[in-house]
Amino acid sequence: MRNSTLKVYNSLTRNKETFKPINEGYIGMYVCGPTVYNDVHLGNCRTFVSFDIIYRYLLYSGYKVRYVRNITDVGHLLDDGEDRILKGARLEQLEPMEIVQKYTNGFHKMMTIFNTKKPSIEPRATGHIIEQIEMVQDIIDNGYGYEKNGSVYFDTVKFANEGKGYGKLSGRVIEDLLSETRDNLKNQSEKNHPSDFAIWMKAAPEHIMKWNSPWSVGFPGWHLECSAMSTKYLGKTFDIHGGGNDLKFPHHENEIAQNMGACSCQPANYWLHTNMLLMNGRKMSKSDGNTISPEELFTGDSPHVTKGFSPMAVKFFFLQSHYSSPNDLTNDALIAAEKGYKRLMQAYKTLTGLTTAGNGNSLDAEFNDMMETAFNDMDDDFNTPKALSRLFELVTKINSLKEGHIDINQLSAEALENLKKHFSAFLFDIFGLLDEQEAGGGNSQALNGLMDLIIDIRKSARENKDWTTADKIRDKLKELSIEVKDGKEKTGWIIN
RNA sequence: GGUCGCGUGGCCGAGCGGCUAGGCAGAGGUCUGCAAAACCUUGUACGGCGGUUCGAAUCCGCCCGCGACCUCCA
Repeated sequence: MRNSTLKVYNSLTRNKETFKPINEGYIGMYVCGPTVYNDVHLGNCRTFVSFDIIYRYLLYSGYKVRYVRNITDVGHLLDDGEDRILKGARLEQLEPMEIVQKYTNGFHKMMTIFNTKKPSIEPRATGHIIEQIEMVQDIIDNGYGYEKNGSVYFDTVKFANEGKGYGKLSGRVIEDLLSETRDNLKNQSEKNHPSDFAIWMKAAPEHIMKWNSPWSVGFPGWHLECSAMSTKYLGKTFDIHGGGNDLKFPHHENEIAQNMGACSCQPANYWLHTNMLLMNGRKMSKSDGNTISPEELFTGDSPHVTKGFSPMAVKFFFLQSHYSSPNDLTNDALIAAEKGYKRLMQAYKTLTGLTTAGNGNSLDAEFNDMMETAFNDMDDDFNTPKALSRLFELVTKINSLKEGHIDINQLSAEALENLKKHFSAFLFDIFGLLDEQEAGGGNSQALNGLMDLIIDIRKSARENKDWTTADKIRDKLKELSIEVKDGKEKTGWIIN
């Protein structure tokens, strides 16, 4: 366990706070997962990659983490009131559960492509109808819910008037909400007040996904599933709740209200919100064409990019910005990220090949400090861009060691091992990057042997000043996307 | 209109009262058969206008621009 202080920005208090888990050494973390009615959006990928890195860093720091990320498969309605899942089913002429399965599979595949760790528990809303019905009953019993024609609504006015803090997370002021009453009186509504929200909805006869309940045959409100499932798996109050900042209101605000209404307890001590992914400075929007899917990004099949970018290049691009800042996706930025990613991975390979006679240790402190600083950056609200900048300072040092500009023998064997260990931990354990050259190479055993042979032949040619042969080998390899790099000592190669 | 947040060099993006962020691109150099890679050196900055302060990209006010959200039934 790293004995350092972790600080996180808490959306609830709008302050960076020292993180203290409820139970020392253990962390409960809930993140709102996707509604599986469509292919996963690139912006969602950024959010889940961000929380994956948070999860990984907490694990690396020595915590036992229970990471719960749900699958929303019912209740998330569209503006027109249609259930997103049912709309998907209607459009594709599939069973609702086929839609759910299809897009859950797609989501999982994408999470694997981005090399994220699986959550500890991935509960589905439809698998927790009973828990949700029980929670609705608790809310009614405590006086915060009322039934109208088979639907049940949460009484936000009563909740707010008791000073329970409705609107605290999102900055909404209940007085403002109350003042809107007059404008809304003309609307036909079962709700006592416009800011009230449904926690159970009576289903229309033709509605497919519906369950029996004390109030009607119906289905749970969208916000309820997260309250019910986080309570079930993490307890009434747990440590971290995460999600995209577009969920702050109403979803997270209502979640807090539901938990408070059901058991008078705050669901989470720390609320973490990721910011939006933009493209070319504007929000991604299907309606005006300013959007790109992960697949299009990988293949380059989009007018917004000049070429395809590998998943790890994209992930590296995400890492270069803080999770709570907006991130602007542009072709130029992706090209820059791709090159940066390759340089980082190449430096790691260089590092693994370094050895030291270890007869000095004057560099030990400097290298250890640089590595330590990177960890401190992660402790400061998971500042991946800052940590990355530290890693790149080390990249320069590593290359200087290789080139002999810095005397590696001034680094003790222990310090070098330490550097290798921690650099690797950062790249693979914490950031969850993959070496795509290795992964893509597949049968790297044979490939490496083959390349050794080819480079040896070229070396002989060069020694004989047979530049024609040497350049032919180099050019042919380049056509195969293999780049030869002549170093001082020996010749290396990478697959581009 | 309301709530929350953002505007940093050619591009992306950290920093958030005094100290070089970093990546990519650019310039000069080292190395090299040539090239690439690598290494060294280096320029360019904090939307605008005021204010607070010994000192502001960093705090405050106003303005301009941008983003998210503003709750099924609406």
